[in-house]
Amino acid sequence: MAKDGRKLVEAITPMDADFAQWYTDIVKKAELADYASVRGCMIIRPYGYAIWENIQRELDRRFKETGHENVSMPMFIPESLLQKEKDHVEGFAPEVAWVTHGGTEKLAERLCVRPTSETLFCDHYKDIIQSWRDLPKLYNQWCSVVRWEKTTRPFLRSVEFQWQEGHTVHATEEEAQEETLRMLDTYASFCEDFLAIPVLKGQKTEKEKFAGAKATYTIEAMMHDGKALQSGTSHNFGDGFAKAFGIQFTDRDNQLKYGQQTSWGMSTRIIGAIIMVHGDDSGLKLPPRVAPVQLIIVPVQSQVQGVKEKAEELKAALSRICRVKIDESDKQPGWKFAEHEMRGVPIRLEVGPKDILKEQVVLVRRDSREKLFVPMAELESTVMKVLEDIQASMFARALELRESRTTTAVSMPEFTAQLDGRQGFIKAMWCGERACEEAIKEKTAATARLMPFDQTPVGETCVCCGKPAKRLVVWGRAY
RNA sequence: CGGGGUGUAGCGCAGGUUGGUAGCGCGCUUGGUUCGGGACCAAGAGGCCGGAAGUUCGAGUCUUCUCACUCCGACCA
Repeated sequence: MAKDGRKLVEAITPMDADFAQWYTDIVKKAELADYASVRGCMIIRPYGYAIWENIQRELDRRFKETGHENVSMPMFIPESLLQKEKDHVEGFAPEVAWVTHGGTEKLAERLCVRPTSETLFCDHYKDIIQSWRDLPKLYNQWCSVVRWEKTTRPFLRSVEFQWQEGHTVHATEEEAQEETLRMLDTYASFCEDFLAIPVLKGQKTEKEKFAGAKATYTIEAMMHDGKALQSGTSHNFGDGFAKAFGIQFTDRDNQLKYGQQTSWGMSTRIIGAIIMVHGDDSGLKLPPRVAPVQLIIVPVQSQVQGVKEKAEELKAALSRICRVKIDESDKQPGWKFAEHEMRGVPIRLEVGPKDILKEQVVLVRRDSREKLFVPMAELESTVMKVLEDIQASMFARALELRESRTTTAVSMPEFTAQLDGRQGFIKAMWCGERACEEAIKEKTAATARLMPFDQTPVGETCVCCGKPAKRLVVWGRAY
């Protein structure tokens, strides 16, 4: 046994001491990711990638349920193609990486490494869409993209990141809008049901919307330190890109019309959200549905006759209902307890000679650390119930945190005071003028996270200028 | 991109002001004893001190330049 608990305490910086360091510690100690030899790029390690695979599997299933198909586009975009849509190129040009040579030969036209693939999809769509019968086109791709970010952090912002990008074309504005909101809902319910992360849904302001979009919708989550993280976006492009790229079709009325487009994406950044919403000073805390290992069996006194065999037997039985592993390493039990807690495994099962005699096992919940003594006969049903309960209570806890850190402000002094105290979301009315949005950012470092769909007003005048308010906005400092 | 901090063994650090050929803890390997909240004993392995140039008989240490990480801002998933 250890002489003291010092090492445990040293392993992870406490959240309250330094949240940023706490985050980095978890990423490294839980072996989610590591730094690569290229600045700002990361290596997603097996445990982190297993989380991503679970996210992919579930999202992909939901995309296909709503009629989407997967494709694969090139990773290079010719400069001329990138430049076809004015706002889009202005938005992304500062952060694209360029390929100028093929082997030793200089290319006639340089190629950018995709920062996003709108232009590639559009270029393809213009060729394959002729008639209303060709619509809608509901494509998605899983890939990585490159944006030459200046400051980077694992998962939250890296030069290259994994994501999925959906790109669709529709015959009418109504259909495109419907699709945009459908996918926003898909993201929202995915976050809430699967990741136990409560999100706010709404629209971005003009200033914050995607380069080239008519409207951008977002889901925003609150991290444990009260800061916001944009967790998924869905854009309605209208016919802006279609006009720039010539995506036209003949409609039922024999009129030539432009396609109405959408795009939507979610990235590995969401793993950062899982860490920062659920984690604690002992490490990662994974919601059962996304956890690569849902239950870890720790045999105690495994040198004693029958313990290993019992552990194997339990694993076989539990494998039918959840993702289970046995820790058979020759570490001390106490070491294993701490290790799997740090890695966020939802349930630990301890089984030793005493348990075998009593025909029971010990279950310990990662979320509440509650210890349950469960008769072998009831194990499977109990595990299923506990997994569901952990999932639900993690969501409830995250929601409670967000609610407790969401306030309203009707004046700037009030706004500033609240943000300087306990950081969180602030609901405040806004006149709709960009000048006010910028003034608030200047004074408080808070940005307009979104204009929530729930527009229940908290006042009548703009929190900044005092003129009549047009919209309710949720403000916050963001990652 | 502006301002600060840090680069020495896998990880965390000492050594640096006073230049002399590298040390501690954890981890790792092997053997043994252990095992219900990060065990113990013994014997080992592992580093041209982020990189380059310079000063010097001699550089982890001094000078210059670079690169990376990190925090705080500005910009973005």
